[in-house]
Amino acid sequence: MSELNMISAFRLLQAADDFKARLSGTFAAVHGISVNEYFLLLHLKQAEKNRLPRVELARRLHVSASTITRMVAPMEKIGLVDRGTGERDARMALVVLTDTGAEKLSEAQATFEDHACYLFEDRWSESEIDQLSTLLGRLVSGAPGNLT
Amino acid sequence: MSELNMISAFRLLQAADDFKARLSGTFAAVHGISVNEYFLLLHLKQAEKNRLPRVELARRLHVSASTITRMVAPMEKIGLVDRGTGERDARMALVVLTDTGAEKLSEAQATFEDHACYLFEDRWSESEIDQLSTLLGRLVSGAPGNLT
DNA sequence: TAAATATACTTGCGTTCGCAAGCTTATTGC
DNA sequence: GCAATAAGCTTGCGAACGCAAGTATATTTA
Repeated sequence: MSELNMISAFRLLQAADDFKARLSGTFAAVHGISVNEYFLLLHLKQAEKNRLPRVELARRLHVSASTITRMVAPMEKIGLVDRGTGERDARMALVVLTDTGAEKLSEAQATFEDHACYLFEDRWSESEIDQLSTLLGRLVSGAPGNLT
Repeated sequence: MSELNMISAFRLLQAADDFKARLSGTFAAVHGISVNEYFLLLHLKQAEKNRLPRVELARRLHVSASTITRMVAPMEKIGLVDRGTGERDARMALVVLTDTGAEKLSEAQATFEDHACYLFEDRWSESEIDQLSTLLGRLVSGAPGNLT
């Protein structure tokens, strides 16, 4: 039944868009970072040795390589990330999470948690959230650099 | 359990972002429109008399009013939408879906359906998709201008 | 009724993004 | 080992966006 597929996809996009819009406002106001910058820090945090090449970040955030270059520059300036060199490949300019960046991420995580709780609050039982999480998990299981 | 809430929210954002990225590429290549333009047409299609004020479109698409102005201009030029005037409020410059726009939307719907089917294909049973759809439906039920 | 406020839309300006081109370094083929 | 190709990163340029200001119309208030 393809109609059901379409409705699911609509709701997926709309639910994510609404959530992201609310999140975006709070992040900008409270932490002074964008949602994408938050995810960038998060990917670094979960990466081996807290560092990733720019191309990999571009793939994971669904943005171009040039966007990563321009997104990282100011983050480097305020000390959230640092620039590392590839050990075996001198082309790579690795993005490295700093202690300051990890701290900023930690603060943002608290905000994210607030929003995530508010998203389900009240009307949702734990088993329902678990169901949703499991189903969504199957959608992202194949994605490169899965955050969960 | 807030950890579970966060994981669900992560997966929601990631699943939607992945899907949207794939959709975006096909829409641009096949139909020459963006995902946002597709949703704009869709909202018009489901609106009474196939027309909506620009402010309402801005709210639903989570973009600014100026973005709607600049997004609609080229769509008007190629005949996808038309400009209507509010009957009781002369400030409103309503965006009206044309027959050409409805046809373009219909073509895009087919593409969307393809992607939606591919998203769940194989590994998903109908009851699982139904579960996901129901759960996501509760997330968007409060949203203004719900598409489903 | 007249002034003050609010709403819908547009435009100017600065910022951000993707694409294409260029630079540097790795890898492949002969 | 050297030329040819590929991969990672940066930069120039045009397109798209949000914010703030401006215009026009509605609504509220005195």
